[in-house]
Amino acid sequence: MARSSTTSDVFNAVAEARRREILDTLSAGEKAVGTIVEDLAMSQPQVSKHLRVLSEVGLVSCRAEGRRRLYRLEPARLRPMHDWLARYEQARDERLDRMDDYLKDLREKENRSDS
Amino acid sequence: MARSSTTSDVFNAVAEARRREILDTLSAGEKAVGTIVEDLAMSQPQVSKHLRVLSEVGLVSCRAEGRRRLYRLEPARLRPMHDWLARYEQARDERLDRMDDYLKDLREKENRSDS
DNA sequence: TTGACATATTCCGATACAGGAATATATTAG
DNA sequence: CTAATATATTCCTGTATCGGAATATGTCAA
Repeated sequence: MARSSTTSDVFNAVAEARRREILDTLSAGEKAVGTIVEDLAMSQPQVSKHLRVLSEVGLVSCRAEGRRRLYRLEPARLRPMHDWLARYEQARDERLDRMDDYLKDLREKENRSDS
Repeated sequence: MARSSTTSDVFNAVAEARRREILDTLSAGEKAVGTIVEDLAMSQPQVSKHLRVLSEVGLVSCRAEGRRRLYRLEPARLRPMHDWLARYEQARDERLDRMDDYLKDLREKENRSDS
């Protein structure tokens, strides 16, 4: 086996820097494939392939306009990542809280020894 | 080439579900390798290998205690992911704002036609 | 020192990915 | 209908994994 399939979950889809670049450029708004190719200086097939992966996990949606295909960001699909990360944000905050308590204790001890 | 090295950035390190499980179990506090092996029912070499990857991107730190090695979560290293995600949180909020504006407009038009 | 325990590393096979090149499939224009 | 444009797909190669098994390293205990 290798890494779990890139098409199966958002974490893997976003792990690739090129795909993050595509999402970044789409955050400015809907764009055609050719526009992304120009903006990011990637080959057209690569862009199409990455868009396919992003599409399969729902991070982008697509709409046809003539012979163009306009891709749009679906930020709501980042929610699993956000939720997962949120737990660690809290862990970080708790550590900061503990640090606060520690500093407070230090100050109180100082005050007691001062008086 | 394949995907950019898993050892080089946090996004790739976290893309693997097994490694997220390890981080999850470490969020309860410092744990020895053997404890992780029991808790997650993974093989000891796999745990050690995943810990190595996590260690190389700084997501965990290690401290020796006798013949044990205690690993600890370093949640601050998730910051790059958090920062990247934050931009999309804003995009989502902006979409909600636009929705708000749209609904406000609707109400105002209704009010004008009512009077 | 010898042996038991805890962890890390190496070797292996299978898989799956990225990226390039070539090609296929629309869709519009003339 | 034919050519041109826009995008998607397929074929290929090299490489980077993951996971298992075996082994190496390190540390304590008697």
